[in-house]
Amino acid sequence: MKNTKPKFNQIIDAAVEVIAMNGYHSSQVSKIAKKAGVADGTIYLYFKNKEDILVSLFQEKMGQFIERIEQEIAEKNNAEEKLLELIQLHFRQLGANLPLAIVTQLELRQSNPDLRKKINDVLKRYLTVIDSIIEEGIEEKLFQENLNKKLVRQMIFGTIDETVTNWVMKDHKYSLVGQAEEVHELLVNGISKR
Amino acid sequence: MKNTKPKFNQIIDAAVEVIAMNGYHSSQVSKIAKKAGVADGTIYLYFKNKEDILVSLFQEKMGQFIERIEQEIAEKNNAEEKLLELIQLHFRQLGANLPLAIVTQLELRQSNPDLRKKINDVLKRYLTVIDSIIEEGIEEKLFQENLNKKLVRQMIFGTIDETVTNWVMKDHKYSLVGQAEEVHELLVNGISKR
Amino acid sequence: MKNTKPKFNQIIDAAVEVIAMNGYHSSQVSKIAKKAGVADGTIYLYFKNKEDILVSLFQEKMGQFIERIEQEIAEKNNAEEKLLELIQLHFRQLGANLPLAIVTQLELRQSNPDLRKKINDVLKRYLTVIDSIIEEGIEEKLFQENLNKKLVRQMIFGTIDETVTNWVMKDHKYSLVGQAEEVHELLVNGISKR
Amino acid sequence: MKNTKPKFNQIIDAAVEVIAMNGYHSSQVSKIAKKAGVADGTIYLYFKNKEDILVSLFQEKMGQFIERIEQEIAEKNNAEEKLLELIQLHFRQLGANLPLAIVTQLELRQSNPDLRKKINDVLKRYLTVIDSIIEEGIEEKLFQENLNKKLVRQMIFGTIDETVTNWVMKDHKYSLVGQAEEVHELLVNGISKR
DNA sequence: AATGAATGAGACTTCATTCAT
DNA sequence: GATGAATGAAGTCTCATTCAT
Repeated sequence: MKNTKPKFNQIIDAAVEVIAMNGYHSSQVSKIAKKAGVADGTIYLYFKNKEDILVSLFQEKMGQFIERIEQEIAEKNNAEEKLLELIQLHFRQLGANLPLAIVTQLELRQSNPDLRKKINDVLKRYLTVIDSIIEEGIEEKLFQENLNKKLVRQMIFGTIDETVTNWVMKDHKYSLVGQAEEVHELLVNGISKR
Repeated sequence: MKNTKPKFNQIIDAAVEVIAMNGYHSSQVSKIAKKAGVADGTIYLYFKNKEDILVSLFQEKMGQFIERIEQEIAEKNNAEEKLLELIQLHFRQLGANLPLAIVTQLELRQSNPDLRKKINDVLKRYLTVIDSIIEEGIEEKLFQENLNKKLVRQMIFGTIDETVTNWVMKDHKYSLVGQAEEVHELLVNGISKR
Repeated sequence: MKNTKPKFNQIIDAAVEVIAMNGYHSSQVSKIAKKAGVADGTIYLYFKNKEDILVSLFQEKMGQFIERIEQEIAEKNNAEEKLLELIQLHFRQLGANLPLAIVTQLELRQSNPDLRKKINDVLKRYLTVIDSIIEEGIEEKLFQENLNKKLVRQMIFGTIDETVTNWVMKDHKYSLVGQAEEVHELLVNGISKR
Repeated sequence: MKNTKPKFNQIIDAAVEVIAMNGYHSSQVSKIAKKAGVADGTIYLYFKNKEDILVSLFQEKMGQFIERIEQEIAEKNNAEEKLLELIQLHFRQLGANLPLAIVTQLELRQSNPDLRKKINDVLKRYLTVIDSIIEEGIEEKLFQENLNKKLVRQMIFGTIDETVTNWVMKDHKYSLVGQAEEVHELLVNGISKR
C-alpha cells in the first residue's frame, strides 16, 4: 500500500522538509522537486499545481493525524478522558515531528485565501471530533449542559493551537506533551478558585 | 493633532482597506497608493519599503488598540472584571472594524518571518497585559495560586484569537462582543460541572 | 564545438550588438533577450544578473583577443617585432569589429566599480603580455636597460587605447591597423630627432 | 569675483566631493544639494539638469586647469621644455587634488554619450595645446619633421592619462609629479637603445 | 530667490508552469 | 511516465525634475 504512488508521497515528504527548512516563501517548486529527486515537470504529473501540493500535504498528514486521534479516543470511557487523550495525541504527534509542526503552525498560514479555505475543510473533521466530545460530555453530565458548543470548541482548539504555536516559535526545547495535563485541567476547570 | 502626518495615516488606512478587500498577495504598492490618492513614489517618502507599511499599520492600529485596553482595564477593580473588560474591548474594537479584523486575523499572517517577528514584538505588549491580569488574579486569590501562567496566557489569547478568527472567516454576522461574557465565563470556570 | 552553449554565445553576441547600437544605459535586458531571440527569463539561466552578461562578454571576447595575441607573438623573434605584432593585432581585431570596439572603448567604461574591477582582472592578462615584451626587449639589449617598466607599460597601453578610442569616437573611416607601424615607431623611438 | 554666483561654485564643489566619495552612480542630485547646503530645487536655478552640473564641473575645473598650463607653458623656451612643463603641471594639479582626479579619471567616464561628447569639447582646448607644442617642436627641429601629429597627440595624451588613471586606481601613495620627467623622457626618446 | 514634498516612468529579476523530446 | 530548458507576466523601488508656497 505504501508503494502505491511512491512519487506522490516522495514529493509530499520533500515539501514538508523543504518548507520547514526554508520557509514557505523560499520553497519553490524546483526546490521541492530536487529534494524529492524528481524533475520539476514530474511534479505536475502528480499535482495540479503548487497549491495542490500543499493541500495534499495537509490532507495526507492531517488525515493520518486525525485518524489516529479518532481511533485512540474511541477506546476512552468518557468525555474528560477523551479530551485529555485528544490533547495528548495532538501534542505527541506534533511534538515528535517538528518539521510538520513548523509547516502546519507557521508556514501554511502564509498561504492565500483559497488554500486556507481548503485547509479549513480538512480541519473540519478534527473540529467535528472535538464537537462530539463536547456533546458526549454534556450527555454524561460531566460538562455543563448549557454550554455554547461552538465557543467551547473554539476555546479548546484555540488553546491547543496557541500552545503548539508557542512551542514551535519560542524554543521547542521543553516537552510539548508534558503540558497536556495542565492544559486539560485548565480547559476543564478554568482558572478561578472554587 | 490628527492632521499630523496626514499622508502617513492616509496610506496606512488605504493599506487596511486594500488588503482587506483584495488580500495580502493582491495588494500591490501601486494599488495602495491609488487608494490613498498619492503617487507610488510618495509611499517611499513615508515608509522604508512595502513591509514597513504593514509593520507600521500593525504598530499604529494595534498600538491604539492595546492602549485603549490598558486604559479601560485600569479602572476595573479586580482581575476577573479586568479580564472581562479585556475580552469585551478586544471583541468590540475588532467587531466594529471588519477590515482591520480581516487584516490582523487573516492577511497579516501570510507574511514572511521578518514581518512576523516585528508583529510579535507589538503583540508582546498585549500579552504582558494579560500576564499582569493573571498575576493580579492570583494575588487577589480569585485565581488558583499554582497556575502555569504561560499556559493560562496561551489559553486566554488562543481562545480570544480563535473566536475572532472564526467570526471573521465564517459569517461575521452575529455580534462578536455579544460572546464576550460567555468566553469569559468559560475561561474562568472551565467547561466541567462543579 | 561552436555549438556548445549556443544560447550563452547567442546572448553575448546580442549584448554586443545591442550595447554598441543603443549605448549601455539604453540596453535593457529585455532588449538583449529580444535580439538574442530568447525570452527575458532565459537570460537568467545563463547569467547570474545583467552585470554578469557584461563581465562574461568581456571575458569571452577579450579572452579570445588576448589569446590570439599571445599565440601570434610567440612566433616573433624579438621584442620589437613582438611589440609591432601586438599593436597590429590589437588594431586589426578591434578595427574589424566596430561593435566590439564601441563596447570595450566606450560603453563598458560607464559601468559601476564592481564591474570595472572584474574587467581589470581580465585586462591584467593583457598587461602581463606587454610586461613580458618589455622585459624581453631589455634582455635582448633592444630596449634601454634602466626603463621604468610600469611607466613603459602605461605608455604602450595608454597610447594604443587612446588611438583606438579616437578611431571609434571620431570617424572610424580610416584604417586602424594602418596606423600600427607609426604607433610602433613612436613608442620605440620617441618623437625627438636624433 | 569669487563671490559672483557663490551658489554655483558651492554646488560644483559639492558635486566633486560627493562623486569622488560615493561614485558617479550613487551621486544623486539630492545628495549634492545636501552637501552644498541648498535645497534640491535650488540646483535647478543654477543648472539646467543633472548633466549640466557635470558639464559645468568639468568646464570650470578643467578650464582653470588648462588655463594655468597655457600660462606656464608660454614662459618656456622650446617645445621640449614646454612638453615637460605640461606633464609636470598635469600631474601636479591632479596629484594635489585627489577628489578631482577621481572624478575626471574614473567617475565621469561612466556617463552617457551626450555628456561624454560635451566633456570632449572641453578637452579639445587641452589637445590644442598639445598640438601646438608638437608643431613648435617640429619647427624648432627638435622633433622629427614627418611626425603624424594626430598620433603623437594621442600618444602624449594617452600616456599621461593612463599614468594618472593608474595612480588614482592603484594606490596614489607615490608622487605623481615625481614621474613627470621619466614620462617626458619616454615620450621624447622612446624605449629603444640608440 | 529658495524650498522640498510630491511625482511617476521605467527596469531587473523570479518562478510557476509548459511541452518537445 | 519522466525530463528540464524555456517561457513571460508581474511588482517593487529609485530618483531626476517640478511647482506651489
